[in-house]
Amino acid sequence: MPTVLVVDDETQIATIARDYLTRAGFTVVVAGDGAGGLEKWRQKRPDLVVLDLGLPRVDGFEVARAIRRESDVPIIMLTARVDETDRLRGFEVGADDYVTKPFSPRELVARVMSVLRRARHDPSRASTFVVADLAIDVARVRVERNGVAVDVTATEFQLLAALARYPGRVFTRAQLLDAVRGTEVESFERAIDAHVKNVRRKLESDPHRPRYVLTVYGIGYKFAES
Amino acid sequence: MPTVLVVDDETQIATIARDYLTRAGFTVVVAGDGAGGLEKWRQKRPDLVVLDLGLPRVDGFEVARAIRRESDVPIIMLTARVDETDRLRGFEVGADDYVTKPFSPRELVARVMSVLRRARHDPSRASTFVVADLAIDVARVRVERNGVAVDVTATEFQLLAALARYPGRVFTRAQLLDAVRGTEVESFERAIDAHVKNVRRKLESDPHRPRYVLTVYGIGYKFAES
DNA sequence: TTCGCCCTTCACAATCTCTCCACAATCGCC
DNA sequence: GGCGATTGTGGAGAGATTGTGAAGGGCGAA
Repeated sequence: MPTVLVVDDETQIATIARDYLTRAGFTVVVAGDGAGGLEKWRQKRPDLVVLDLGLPRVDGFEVARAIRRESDVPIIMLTARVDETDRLRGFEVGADDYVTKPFSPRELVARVMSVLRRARHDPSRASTFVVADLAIDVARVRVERNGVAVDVTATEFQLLAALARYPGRVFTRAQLLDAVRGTEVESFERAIDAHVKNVRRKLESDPHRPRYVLTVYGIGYKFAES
Repeated sequence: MPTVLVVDDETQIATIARDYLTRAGFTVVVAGDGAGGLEKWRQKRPDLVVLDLGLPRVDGFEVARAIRRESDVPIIMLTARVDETDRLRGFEVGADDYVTKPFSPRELVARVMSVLRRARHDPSRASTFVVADLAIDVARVRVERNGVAVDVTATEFQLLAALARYPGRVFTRAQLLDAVRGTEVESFERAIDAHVKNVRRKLESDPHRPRYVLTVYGIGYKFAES
């Protein structure tokens, strides 16, 4: 079940969108302004973003551009205007689809599903997300630090990607084993420690003072926040 | 059956075009303005675009330029004027053919077929793509290395084409089986290894140090980047 | 039918990783 | 500061993954 982030300052519209999307089986996160949207985006890493153009202070274009700097996540724009230039600007920024207000909730749900389907089947879509000074490209199974490729194994990559996808969130070793090996295989939890060791050795300038993968004593590991 | 996108704000003309093209065996998508045209273009990735020059707000030239930034798809311009400058501007933008209104529907169909035929046989067109020193012709199922044809089987070709279309992207054996066999047939994933072996034997100067099809240990294969 | 090509599968060797161990270092709590 | 619990770490063997030659069988052409 994919997660959708809805960014709209009109509570009524946001609520309707949330209700319908939730009923359609999505996990929905709502933000009321641009800054909050960006924050939620970083926290939750949703699979799709519904973005109102007419946000107060930081407008939708700004938010879209900021998101595009870090990810190629599908974006659907909401606009009250029927202005053509808005639509074109939106596509320039990299929006995937448009819905003009007022819209029927069903239409929104339909667009969301359609865009998600398209995105899933489009291998030309970029698949990189950026955290700290790392660029993590899931499709290429590649990590770059400040533009320099770092050579990691498949397991190390999956571990790093799982952590870096949600900076600040703490994962237990069991969760990380799941992410790395799939839920079926069970093995020694401290195997994760060994992988963390290797990731640090390859990634950190000073492995004894890690900047990316941090230890949470008594629980597990997390990726450093912003 | 190729897909044709018709962009025209005059519903009557668009409808006639759709009817005739559909009857000629094409799948037809219609848009009523420039922004909608771009949107549909991104959604459907048609094989050809019929574009009215005199669109309201965002004119045909703009749309053509936007499309050309992303693709080499054949474009046929519709124009009410017989003005030479328009035709010249159109060709500058990269239009493939011109039809002046009023036109007979049969003429439009004829032009569409002609342009498609030309495009199919034009090796500079998207049917062939070049990666590293390989030229891969999807329409003819042919591979050339430095201009010299390399004899590969259909399966080997599909495998190579699937990988080479997105250099650097890592594919699992399951994905490659899909690309080669279609999603239904399931078989031993290591059959892919055998095909990789054969592709390397035929393509690589030194099969033990492959330059094109590279192994990604623990995941699958990728085509070498840049 | 026979022939030839191609795809699949098998088996074994070569290679690369992951896991696990043992001990050292560190942390948190009293 | 002391002590038990938790984590860091180097290294080695087990285990998984891939390379590869060869055999079997399906399918279309002659």
